[in-house]
Parts: sequence; structure tokens; C-alpha cells
Amino acid sequence: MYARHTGGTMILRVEDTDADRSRPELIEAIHDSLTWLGIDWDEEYRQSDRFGQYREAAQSFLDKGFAYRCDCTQEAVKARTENDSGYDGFCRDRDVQPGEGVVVRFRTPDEGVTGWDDLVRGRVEFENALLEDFVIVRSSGVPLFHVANAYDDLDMGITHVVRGEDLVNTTPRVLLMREALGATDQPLYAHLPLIVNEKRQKLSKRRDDVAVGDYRAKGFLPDAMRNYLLTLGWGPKDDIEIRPITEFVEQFELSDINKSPAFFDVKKLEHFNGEYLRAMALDDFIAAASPFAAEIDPALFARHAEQIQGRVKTLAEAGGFLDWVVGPASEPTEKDWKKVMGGAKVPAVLDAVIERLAVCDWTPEAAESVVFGVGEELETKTQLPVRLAVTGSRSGLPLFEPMVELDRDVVLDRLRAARAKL
RNA sequence: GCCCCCAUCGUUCAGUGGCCUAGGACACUGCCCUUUCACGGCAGGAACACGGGUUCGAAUCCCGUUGGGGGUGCCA
Repeated sequence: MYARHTGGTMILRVEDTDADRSRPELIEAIHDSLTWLGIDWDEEYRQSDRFGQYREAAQSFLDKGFAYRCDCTQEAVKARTENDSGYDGFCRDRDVQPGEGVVVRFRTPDEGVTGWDDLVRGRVEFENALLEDFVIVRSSGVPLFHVANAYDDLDMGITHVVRGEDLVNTTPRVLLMREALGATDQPLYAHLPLIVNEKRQKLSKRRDDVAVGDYRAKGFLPDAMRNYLLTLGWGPKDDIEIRPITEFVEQFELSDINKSPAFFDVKKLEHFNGEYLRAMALDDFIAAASPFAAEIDPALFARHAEQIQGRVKTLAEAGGFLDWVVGPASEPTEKDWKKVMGGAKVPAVLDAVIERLAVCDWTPEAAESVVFGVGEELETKTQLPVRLAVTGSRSGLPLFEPMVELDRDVVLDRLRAARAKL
């Protein structure tokens, strides 16, 4: 948003410095998700292609005294220190030589503060004395992500770093290394509030639906998803929440972003989705819905698509509206049955409807006039009992159009079965 | 434990010292439209966590309390 707002360059940097966790399909998923959401980028880099440069940077730290080698095991460090106070600097001046189990650590300053002016959080500062000497090169020789970041930010001329609040604490490390690399400036940071679950905790892969692909599979539209996401942590000044992305891009400012976390409210997403769904051209809606209504004859679906479009919140719901046409009626709930079929006139209504439907033209208009005609004669509402008998539900599409898609005998059988149950 | 951060309706965004008897949206409730449901229209309930300051005046500034979150890896 910000890159597009300012005419800047959007860089996608794949931070795959951990070989154990990096897999091609994960990177592909990132590409797919971003593309689906309509988010594009101008340049792309993989840190795994640039290990050589990071190692050189680490070597220069070693040469200049900004870093040193350490052969402490985690157990040894733990034994020496109290209550998780971090690494104690044991190897700072031990002149450890390269070898098995040896890492490189960055020497953090013993005094002073490291801070920056965060675009969303204001001034953030950390006391250097509280920063432990952190590892920048694993014993395997592979550099860790924050060295890579410090190097890349500088090398790529990154002006704005926009990321989640969970990265705030590692920022001083990157800033310190940036200085050691010779930089005298800082990029502008914007640490975004996290999106949380109903328990107000950071979304986790195990507990929560965090994969964009899940929402896609549930039948959410990318534009709706993107639009909804935009209302979390930020909002348009004029309160118009649903609008074209171009207008958002125009208004968007990093400094307007909120500091507090936001709950991902699927209910509101569904509302947005419904709005976007209803705004689609009918043909587009049919095309978008067809993968979700695979078991329904396309021509049949198309005949009722307009009515379905007006009712769905997600594409995944689309096929369900014709379930009772392509298959048996659903089993009415006991509650619905009592409420609808409990009326004193219902038996007479069903008898009359069955009798007349058996002989009328098999068109929506004829069926409607039969059902309503009986209602007028008996002075009662007749649609609901018929609907419940034929579809199994109190709600759904306007009844008569889809009803005559069924053979007359099927409809009569369902009505007779209901009559027998009274 | 230590470090960092956050705090307006149930949810989300607005509000940056007086325009606030705090506004919009989602959700909820009622009514209208409609012989279903949904859409749409109208109406309604619903919040400045608490306590101190500063000020003529505070949701807005400061301090504290409480509550919540994030980080604390040879993960990112």
C-alpha cells in the first residue's frame, strides 16, 4: 500500500536463511497468496542466494572487533547465568579459533541506547547494556537472518521496513549491525499491530485460520478479503469502508496505523464478501461460483444464479441452495416442523395443494397460483408448509422456480409424505 | 524473571484540549418491505479500564494502578 501510494518500489525478500524450515512449496504459497490478493511486487530476492555476502559481512565484523567467536554450549551458558539473563559474554576476549561447535557472536555495546522513530509507535529505545551478545553465524557457517537483514537493508537501499510488532525486539540488533557496517542513517520502520484471535493472542498456525488459501477455499473473494484486512489497524478518514483499492492507495499513510492489535472478525469479512458478491456481474458470479457447485448441472445453476447471488455470503454456500433440487429434501428440524406444520389448517392446505398440483400446468406461475389460491380460499398462508414439505427448510430461494425443476411426482411424493406425518 | 508495547460500544475504525448529550461499520433488537429467506429502508440498545494530576476546559497531555499482548533460539 505504501509503496504504491508513494510510487516506490515494492520488494519481496524471502528470508530463507534457515535451511531446515525453508521449502520451495512454502515460497510458492507466499507467491500464490499475494498474487491472489492482488498484491504485486517489483523486485524479489532470496537470502539463501546471498550467503556469501553475509559471511563476508560477518568476517568484517570479526576483523574489526565488532564480533568474536564463541564455543560455549547452551548448557554451559545456562549453568553460568541466572534467570534467563542471556549470554554472559564469556568468550569476548578468549580468542576462540574456528572449529566444531563454534559460532560468531556480535559484541553489543555496554552502554548507551539504541533506538529509532517508529512510524506507528513513535520513539522506541533499548538500553544496550541489556542486549546480549547474539549469534550471527551458526556453527554450520550459515549466517542468521538479522545479519542478512542488516546487510540487505543497506545493500538494497531499503527506505521503509514494514512488518509485525513481533519483530520490535530484534530491531536494535539490526540497527547495531547496520552501524557496524558503516551506515550512518536508519531506514524508516513501521511496526504494525498484530492480528489476534478471540482470546486476543497472536494468530497461530495450529489454532487459527491464518492461511490466505483457507479463505480462498471457503469462497471469499480476494478483493473482499483485501478490503476487510485494510480496515484492521487502519481506516479511511471518511468512514467509507468498502471501496475500490485505488482509493485506499490514495489515502493510505503508515503514520495513520493504529498501535493496538485487532481481532479478525469473520462475521464482518462475510458481510464485506456478500457486498462484493452482489456487486458482481451475473456471468462473473456464475464463473466464480462454479467450482463451488461442481455437482450441480451448470445450466440448472445458471437458471437460479441471480437469486442465489442475492443470498450468499461466500461462494462455498452457493451450491447449497439447490441441494433439495439435485438431491432429497433435508430433514426439517423438530422446531421448524412444529412451528410450520402445527397450524390447524395445514392438513387441509396440503390436501388441496396435492390435489391441484397433480393436474395444473407444471410451470412456476401455475404452481404459485395453485398454492396461493388455496391460501386465499382457506384464509391462511400456504407457502411455508409447502416449502418445508418440498425443501425441508423454512428458508431459501423463491420456491416455485426451482420447484418445477423437479418432476411433478417427486414434489407430490414429498407433499404426501409430509401430509402423512401430520 | 527481564525487556518492549497496548488500553474508545460485544468487534472494528473515527476522534489528536473546547465542534463529544463521543460518530461510522459489523454483530444484536424492533419496525417497514416481502405469503420463505436474503437484500434494502427506518429506529434502538451499546464504549472513553481505574486513580491521581496539568488546564478555564480532557476520550484527547503527564504519572501511577489494573488488565492484556509481544519478545526473551545456533527460528523468522
